[in-house]
Amino acid sequence: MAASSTKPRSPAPAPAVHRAEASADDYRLGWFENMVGFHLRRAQEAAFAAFKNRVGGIDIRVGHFAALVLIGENPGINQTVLGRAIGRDKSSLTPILDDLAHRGLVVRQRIVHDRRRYGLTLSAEGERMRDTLQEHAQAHERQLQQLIEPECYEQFVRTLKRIATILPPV
Amino acid sequence: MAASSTKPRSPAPAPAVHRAEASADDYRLGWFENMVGFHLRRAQEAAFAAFKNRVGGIDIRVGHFAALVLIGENPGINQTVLGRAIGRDKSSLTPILDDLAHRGLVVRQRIVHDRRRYGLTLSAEGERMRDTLQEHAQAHERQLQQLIEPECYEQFVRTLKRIATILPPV
DNA sequence: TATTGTTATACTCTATAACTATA
DNA sequence: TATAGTTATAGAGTATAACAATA
Repeated sequence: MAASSTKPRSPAPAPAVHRAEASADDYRLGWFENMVGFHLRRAQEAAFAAFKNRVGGIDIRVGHFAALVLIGENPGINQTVLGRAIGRDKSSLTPILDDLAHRGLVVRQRIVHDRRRYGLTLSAEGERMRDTLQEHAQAHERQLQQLIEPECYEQFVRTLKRIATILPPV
Repeated sequence: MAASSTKPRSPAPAPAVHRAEASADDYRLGWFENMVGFHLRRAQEAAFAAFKNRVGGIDIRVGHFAALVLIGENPGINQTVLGRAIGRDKSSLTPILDDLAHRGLVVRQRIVHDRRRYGLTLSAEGERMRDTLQEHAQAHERQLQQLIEPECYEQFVRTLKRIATILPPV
């Protein structure tokens, strides 16, 4: 999660992964106590922080990792579709892909019969990087799964998917 | 960064609530398919976007709403403890409380025997605002709950809490 | 005209560090 | 010295709109 390229870190401190601790029990959540939305947010933040800490030694970010995995899974995918898969606008992907391509992890290749698009694939080094990161992610995932009662795991993931996909935009 | 050109791009767009749609099923999630972390993130983003849309007509943000609820629940709480409750650094709360106080929703009162602290309470108007927002939040919550099988609800929330509180920082 | 990807730009959120004033 | 809150600042992350190239 360090900078994608070497960058002078002037007066700035190391951007440590931070998680504000709510250790002391000197407040009441009250109405939030059983709110799904509230705890969904807290859980996501905790999981995200834990993952960032885990891969903290590797100079790559979560969004970059997601791109590596999905390109590996969908070789030849273009940036617009990749954006949909990650849930980000295509313009947000440009700097990510720029970086990954610049580091030789991803290959962008113009598609012959539609020269507007790039087909994205992983280089051999990109595959190695993805594999390394996947090992970390797998360990992280095991850690998460330990917090879920085994008989509830399937249902838990299914519920998350349902929320992500069919929650109406209101 | 190089602002070499003279042509001004367009000025500020309206900060609309956006959710990139992943409608077309023209990609495979592959390895992410059953990852808790991945879907936790997507679910949280969807829920957050839905909530923002719901209260979109009211000039207040999620962090502000959280502050209102928690101050209402813990009258006299100070900013540092409030920050722990929300999971944010105290410095992040200063502008939020500035705004809420400026709008007459929250009252900051120096504590007599420790003049470093403020005791935070809701004004009558703050309570009204909180109540209005809570109605929206309650509707949002009902919507979320409809996506959870009723017999799994308790367990679902419990799991989220467990992830948020006892996930080791690695 | 529509689409892909890029660029310019702006904005939200949040943390860190240094600071003031208290304790 | 330690703590509560503020200020200044940095920077990650991401969107929107306009654009060029191509369809």
